[in-house]
Amino acid sequence: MRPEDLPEIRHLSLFRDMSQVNFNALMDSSYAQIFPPSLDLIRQGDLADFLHIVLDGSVELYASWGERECTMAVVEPVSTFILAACIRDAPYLMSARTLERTRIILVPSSDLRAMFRRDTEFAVAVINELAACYRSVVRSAKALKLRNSRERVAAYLLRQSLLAGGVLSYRLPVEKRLLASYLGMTPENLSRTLRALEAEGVKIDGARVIITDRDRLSDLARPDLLIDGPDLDALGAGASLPHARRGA
Amino acid sequence: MRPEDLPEIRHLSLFRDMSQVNFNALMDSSYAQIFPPSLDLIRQGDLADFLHIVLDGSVELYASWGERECTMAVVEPVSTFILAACIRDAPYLMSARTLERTRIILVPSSDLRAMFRRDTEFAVAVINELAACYRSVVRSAKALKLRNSRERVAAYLLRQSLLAGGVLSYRLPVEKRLLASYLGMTPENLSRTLRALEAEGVKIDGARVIITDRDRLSDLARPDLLIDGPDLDALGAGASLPHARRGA
DNA sequence: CGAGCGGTTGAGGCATGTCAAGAGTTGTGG
DNA sequence: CCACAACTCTTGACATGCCTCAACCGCTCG
Repeated sequence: MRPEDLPEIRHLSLFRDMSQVNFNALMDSSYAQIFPPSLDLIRQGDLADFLHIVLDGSVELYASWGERECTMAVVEPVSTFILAACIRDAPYLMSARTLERTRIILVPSSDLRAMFRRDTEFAVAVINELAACYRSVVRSAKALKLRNSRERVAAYLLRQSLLAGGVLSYRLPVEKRLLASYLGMTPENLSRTLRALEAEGVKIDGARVIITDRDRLSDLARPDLLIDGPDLDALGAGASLPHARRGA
Repeated sequence: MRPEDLPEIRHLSLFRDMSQVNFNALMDSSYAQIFPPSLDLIRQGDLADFLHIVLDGSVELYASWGERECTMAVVEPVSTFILAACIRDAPYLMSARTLERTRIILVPSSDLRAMFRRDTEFAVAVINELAACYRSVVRSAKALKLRNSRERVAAYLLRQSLLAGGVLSYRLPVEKRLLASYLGMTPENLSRTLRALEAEGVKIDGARVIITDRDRLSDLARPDLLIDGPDLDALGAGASLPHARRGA
């Protein structure tokens, strides 16, 4: 592992408050690795051996059932994923693959489990991280059950605009095909919905999003703090805010 | 609080391993209360003041957005809910209402947060509980995105049969209207789907479920350990297994 | 250059939601 | 105790949201 990576990891909320000695010990048993794009890192059902920390690149978490498959989240630097499976020493519920060339730190899950028994601050950090992750999935489940696809798309577009600092124009952080899966719809349906939304205050040009009437779009999306934020945990959230917490 | 309740709470995985002194301290600051049916206990958006423990009765967790509303989970004795919100000292993401006359223990969330800094075993228990809750919601999100409503209903019916000990006949633990909302469909659609499933190995008579051809039903539902269990956290799971962990 | 892939668009079909009506059940108050 | 209201559940008719299949464009990359 490169020494210059350590400070970045250390700044993660998960590791920020633990003692330096314990942090070093944890990092000593860990190692970094670089993966090419589209590589499967984790297959759902496998046992959780390592906590993963994304340093560079991005990782898609997806789930499959029979032939069907859907994107659950995208993890961007610098953040961790599959913490929960590591803690419970249980099989992964989701698979993971790189979306691009990606550098990842692997922390053995047994060391992780031993560590939060030794370091209270770390245990508290894990508790906070897990609680945040839990709330994130609940939000996502609420969005799926309470909003139709049009409203989900509109809310996503608005949210991305806010995350980018309230700008009226930005580029989609992921491919539309993946976004469609994340939002629980087919690529065709997303394409059509984006087209239809041009009458509702937003213009789409390739990956470029231009919000032409924020109020109008808001009327449709009816953004809600208890679904859309303010926590930073949805797809693409980490792009603009370094050190944002992400799914696990 | 009745003294005879304490052992039952003490046996919850959340409190099982903490020191007796600390358990007593936590219980001293808590109190029990009895609520009539259909009473709103928690409104989403409110600040999380208390961890709730259901001793008797049952509680529905639901979410709303504008006029729309959906059931997220049902909590049955003896288990806790809204742990995550307490820990993050954040607004509830879900509302809660009693389904019947229900006895509940209220643990002040500030005491809770103080306690896991003092008691490592309790911290570890909280970590495990949260990780389990997280995984439970992920399963539920997977079911929603990967299965259609027919498959969800079939999987639910099979799962309930297993939870009841593999019996071929049992009664639905909740009203169909609520079940429909939990499964992400309308009551009308659930009614029709149950009817249609009679050609697929299950007979429905009121609240009574009779599985006539388990294999056939399994072929349709294709139950999956990474969606349907083996953790006990879905709707109605607690009914047959005392001390099962439930949503938070 | 040609294959492969992402994205778009159209046509058509199925799944699911909406609205409405009626049967059965439960709970309540006179 | 009965009558009524309210509610669940069911069923039918209908509307529509979303998916499927297919074709096509443009781009990228071997």
